[in-house]
Amino acid sequence: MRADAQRNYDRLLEEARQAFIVHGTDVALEDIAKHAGVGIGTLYRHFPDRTALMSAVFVRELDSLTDRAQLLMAEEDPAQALFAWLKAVAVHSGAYRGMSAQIMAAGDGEMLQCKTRLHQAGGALLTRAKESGAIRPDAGMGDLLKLTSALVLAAEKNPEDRDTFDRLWNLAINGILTPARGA
Amino acid sequence: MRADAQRNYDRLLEEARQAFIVHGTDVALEDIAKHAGVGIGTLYRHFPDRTALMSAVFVRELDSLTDRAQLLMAEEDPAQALFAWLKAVAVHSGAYRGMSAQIMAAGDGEMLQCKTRLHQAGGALLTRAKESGAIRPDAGMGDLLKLTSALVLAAEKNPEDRDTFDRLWNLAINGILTPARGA
DNA sequence: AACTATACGGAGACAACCTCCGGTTCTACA
DNA sequence: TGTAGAACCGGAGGTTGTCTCCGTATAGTT
Repeated sequence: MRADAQRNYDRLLEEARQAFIVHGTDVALEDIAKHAGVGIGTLYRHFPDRTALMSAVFVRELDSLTDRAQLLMAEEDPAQALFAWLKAVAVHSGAYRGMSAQIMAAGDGEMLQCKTRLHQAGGALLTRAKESGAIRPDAGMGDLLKLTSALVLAAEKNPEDRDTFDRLWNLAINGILTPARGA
Repeated sequence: MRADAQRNYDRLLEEARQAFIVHGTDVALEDIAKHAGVGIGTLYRHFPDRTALMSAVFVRELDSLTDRAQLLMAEEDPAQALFAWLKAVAVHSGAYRGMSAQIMAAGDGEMLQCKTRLHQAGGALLTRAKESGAIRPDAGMGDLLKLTSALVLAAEKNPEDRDTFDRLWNLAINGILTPARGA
């Protein structure tokens, strides 16, 4: 890769990251190119379409979530560790409006890589939590991530209500039925 | 309203309904106009923007959900009645890809009317279910609808997996934690 | 310094949304 | 029934955003 190409690539990635945070992932790609000081053609050469750019941005962020998962393996309560990690995922997705929708869909293409890395990162936490008996054995990582992403999305659509995610998450974690069923 | 205007209005509404079901609510409005046999200008005069058209379509569908809610008031188990109704809402939203996103957002504009009608329709069911003690008292109708819509949305994004909604719904209803916390 | 593979960048094709207004059609009233 | 004009029709075209194509510029090599 030529030096100028590398420079532009990095610059685009960083500008995209910021633009996604500020304006959401629907931001005009031309604006990103402009801010990065390159032409729109250059952007499209490096990132063939919007999702390619998104996934390139997000994949970088996943390191911190992987790290977080490993740290949380030391947490005493396995269920709480799992929940804490899923919430961290939510916070991350929430930072980029539109990311959770992509994660949720991610049927093919590069975005799938993000999803897969998340699965791997959280897998150990889920296994441990199940073994502890605190988590329903029929809960899969895929569904937990879908559920989390779905709630993030719901929260995104209600920006005026800051607590939306927490309330919905609380409902899902504890169930809507009163827990009293025997307690 | 002039007779021809009324005809076009009705025709547009019906074509929109079908197009939404077949192609999702992202379908090109020009196509709807074309199928209805009118110009794009006519469509936009009757429905100033896409959400106006969507809400006009959806509002009609709500009657059946209102009816359903009243029928379910006769159901023995209040919690099951509530869940059955929410699931009916989900089925309805699921029929129109993109509807649930609108319902969820519905901060202003005509779409709010749909949301409000849903609240009213389900309110009695929720109250009854809470009084029976089977439903967490801190669960509000707004959050339940948001949760339901969010799961519908998640399911929409995974069209290859038909059971997505049911699995997620099951997790949310029963909670992710094992119900055994004392049972 | 010359050469070539690589990268740049913007003009422009395309698609969708929405507006505007000249032309047409319906309806009310004489 | 004929007419006036209010209401409505419809598509041309402005606007915005996505993505492609290819002539031009440049980094890296010999």
